[in-house]
Amino acid sequence: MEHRLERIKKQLHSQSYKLTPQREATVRVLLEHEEDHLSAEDVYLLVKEKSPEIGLATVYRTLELLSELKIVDKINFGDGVSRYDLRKEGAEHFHHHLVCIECGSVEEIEEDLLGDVEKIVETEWQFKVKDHRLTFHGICRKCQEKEDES
Amino acid sequence: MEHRLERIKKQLHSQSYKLTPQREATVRVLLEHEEDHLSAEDVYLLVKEKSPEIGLATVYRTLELLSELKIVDKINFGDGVSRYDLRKEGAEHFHHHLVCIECGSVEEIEEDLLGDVEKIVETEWQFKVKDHRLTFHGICRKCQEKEDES
DNA sequence: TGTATTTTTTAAAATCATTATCTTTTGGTA
DNA sequence: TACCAAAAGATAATGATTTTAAAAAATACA
Ligand SMILES: [Mn+2]
Ligand SMILES: [Mn+2]
Ligand SMILES: [Zn+2]
Ligand SMILES: [Zn+2]
Repeated sequence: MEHRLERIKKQLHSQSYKLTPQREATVRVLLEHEEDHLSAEDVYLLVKEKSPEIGLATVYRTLELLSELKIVDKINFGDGVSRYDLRKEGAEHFHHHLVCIECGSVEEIEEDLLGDVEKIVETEWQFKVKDHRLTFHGICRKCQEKEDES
Repeated sequence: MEHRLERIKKQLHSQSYKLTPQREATVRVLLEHEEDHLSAEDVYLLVKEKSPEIGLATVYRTLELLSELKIVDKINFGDGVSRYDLRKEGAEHFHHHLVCIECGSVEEIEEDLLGDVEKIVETEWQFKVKDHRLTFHGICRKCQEKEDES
C-alpha cells in the first residue's frame, strides 16, 4: 500500500506534479477500493470521510490528472457516469471486464487475453496497438446457478 | 438501403412498435452515415435537414428504442457524448473499433476476432458471454506513415 | 528570513447532454 | 363521429462535469 503510494508519488514527480494532501487522500481511497469501480462522486464521498475539507472539483481534477498519467483508467459502463479504475501494478494494458446483464456485477480479468488478436490487428490492419478496452456482457456464474434452480 | 429499412421495420413490428415517419427519418440518417459515429445531436441536425419539424427529444427517444432492440449500439469514446452505431446486417456481436490516439480517426473491424477469447472466458471464468465491446487505442496507418517521413 | 511567483484548492456559477413532464397530434376502432 | 392509446412536440428540469475567480499553500530566490 505504502509502496504503491510511493510509486505513484514518483510518477507524479517525474512529470513535475506534486502529491498534495488532497491528491494523496484521493489515491488512498482508490487503493483501498481497488476492487470497486468508483465514480467521481463515490470517491468524493469516501475522501470526505477522512478529509472533510476537500472539494468535489479537486477530486475531479485529481482523477483527470491520474488518468492522463495512466495511473487510473477512466471507464464507462453505460450508466451516465465515468468510473475510475486503478491500473494493476506494472500492467501495460488495461485489464478486462465481465459485466453481468442480470445483476450488474463486474468481474475483472487481469490476464491479458488479447495477445494474438493484437498481432492480427497489427499485421492485417496495419494499426499499431498501444492499449485496449475489452468488456464482455453476459451472465455471471451466480446468476447462471440461479437460472438452473428455477 | 430499402431492404435494410424493411428489415428494421419488421424488427420494430415484432415488438409491436411502429415505424413512424420520424423514426423512419432517423433510421435513414443512420443508414446514410453508417461509417460515422454520430451523436444524438449530430443525428438530430441531419434529420432536421429533411424533416425540420422533428424534435430533439424524439430523436433521443428513437435512438433509445433502437438501442433496446439492438438495432444500434450506444457507445462512448470518452468525450462527453454517447454515439450511436448501427449493427452490421445480421451481426450477433458488436463490431470492433480502432481509435487513433494521434488523429482521432475511428476504423471498424467487422470480422469477429474474439471467438477463441470468448471460449476461454466461458470455460475458465464460467461467464456466459452474450456480447462484447472491444476497442484498440493506437496509431493508424496514416499517422504511422507521417511519423516515418519525419 | 522576507517577498515575489507559481501551483493548487475552494466555492460557486456555468455548461451541456440527457431525461422528464405536460400538452397536442395521430391513427386506429367501436 | 367519439374515444383511446401511442407517439411526438415543446420546454423545463436534472445531474455530471467544467470553468471561473479568489484565497491559500508551496516554491524560488534575493
Ligand atoms: Mn476494473
Ligand atoms: Mn462502429
Ligand atoms: Zn449476475
Ligand atoms: Zn491517425
